[in-house]
Amino acid sequence: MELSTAAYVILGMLRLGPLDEPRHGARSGYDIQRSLAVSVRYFWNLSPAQIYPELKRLEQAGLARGHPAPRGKRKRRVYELTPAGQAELQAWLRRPDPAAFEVRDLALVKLFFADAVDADDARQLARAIRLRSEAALDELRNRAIRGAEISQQKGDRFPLATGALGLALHELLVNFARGLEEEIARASDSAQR
Amino acid sequence: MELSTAAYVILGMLRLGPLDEPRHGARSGYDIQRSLAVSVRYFWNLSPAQIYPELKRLEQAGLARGHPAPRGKRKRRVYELTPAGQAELQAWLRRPDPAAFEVRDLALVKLFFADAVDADDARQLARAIRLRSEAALDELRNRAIRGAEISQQKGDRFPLATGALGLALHELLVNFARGLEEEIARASDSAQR
DNA sequence: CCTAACATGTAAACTGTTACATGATTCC
DNA sequence: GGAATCATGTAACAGTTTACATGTTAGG
Repeated sequence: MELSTAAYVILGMLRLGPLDEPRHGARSGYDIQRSLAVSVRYFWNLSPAQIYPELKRLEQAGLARGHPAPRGKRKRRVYELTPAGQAELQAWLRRPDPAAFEVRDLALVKLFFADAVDADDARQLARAIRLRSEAALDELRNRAIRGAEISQQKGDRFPLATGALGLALHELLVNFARGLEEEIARASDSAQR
Repeated sequence: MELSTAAYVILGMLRLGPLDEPRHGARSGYDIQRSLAVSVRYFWNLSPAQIYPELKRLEQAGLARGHPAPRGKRKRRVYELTPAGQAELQAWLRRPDPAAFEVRDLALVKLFFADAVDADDARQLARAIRLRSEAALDELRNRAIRGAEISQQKGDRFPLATGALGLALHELLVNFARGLEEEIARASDSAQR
């Protein structure tokens, strides 16, 4: 059985259950969106247009079970893992398939080419990277880490571990950019005299 | 004038010139592929299928100039920046458009979900991340850093700076994964007694 | 009452990769 | 002679995002 990455991510989120409730269990497509937005999306993002059709496919494949669960008059459908879904998730986690660590960042591309502009403009590029990661740190602390702490209380430790990696990554970027800003300022200063 | 990201990456590479020659200047699509593979591809990758059509478009837009430059009977076309191309590159570098730092990595996704499997399997996931980054460090040192040092001799300092960031990133990943492996081993040890 | 967030989706567009095709040259 | 690399591309496919459509409910 070969599933898309989106399918495995959704299986994993179904297993974790809603972040803001103290028990594991069923969740809607929207719940999954919200949880992704403060956790896995830092390593793999899914759009709503991928989530809803995939939930249906998982249900048809017998890996998830859906129930109608309207809130008031608003229709809503919640899903939970089946034993087959749990087994499929575990098989995927244990399967050693090659995975690349890929970064996609235009700001770093610009920095790579920064010799084409003068020192002031280059410093702005480094500064933009620093400001962005400082904002990311704020957001991570307020959202990803809080959610992961709740998961940990439910016995899931790895969300917090990966959250810590996110923090460390952006701290590294802040320090890198700050160092570069200072170096550029020093170099253009000494070039001026 | 609105160009694709691929276009700007190619303009930037045209400006840098071939890595292995001591002067700036014209380069073929293949040269660009090779240089990308040891530099910008760590932040933004392009496939050959994007490079060749884009070079033609850049030529038609007057941003690059192409000349036939066959090697023996093998046909080949080299390109160089026009003044308009240089200006467009600089305008892009100075334009403060929002850029996200995006990571895509299935291994980290698996780690996030690692509570679904037992300690041994979870440790394997951390180990896979460590081994992969150790290999990446080797490759970066042997290829990206060497190329960046040549660029620096030609007066371009930022390729080396971004190369250093790549090293720091993977060193962080190695340390993170190693710490996690030890923690998992300790935890499952103490759970066993 | 109005706005923001909740909630579920679909169609079309876009981006990007894979696989393939072709042929020359260099190195073992 | 055969393999690897040089060199240039195209067509088909896969993956993803954007924009839209639709209606509900809670809060100011």
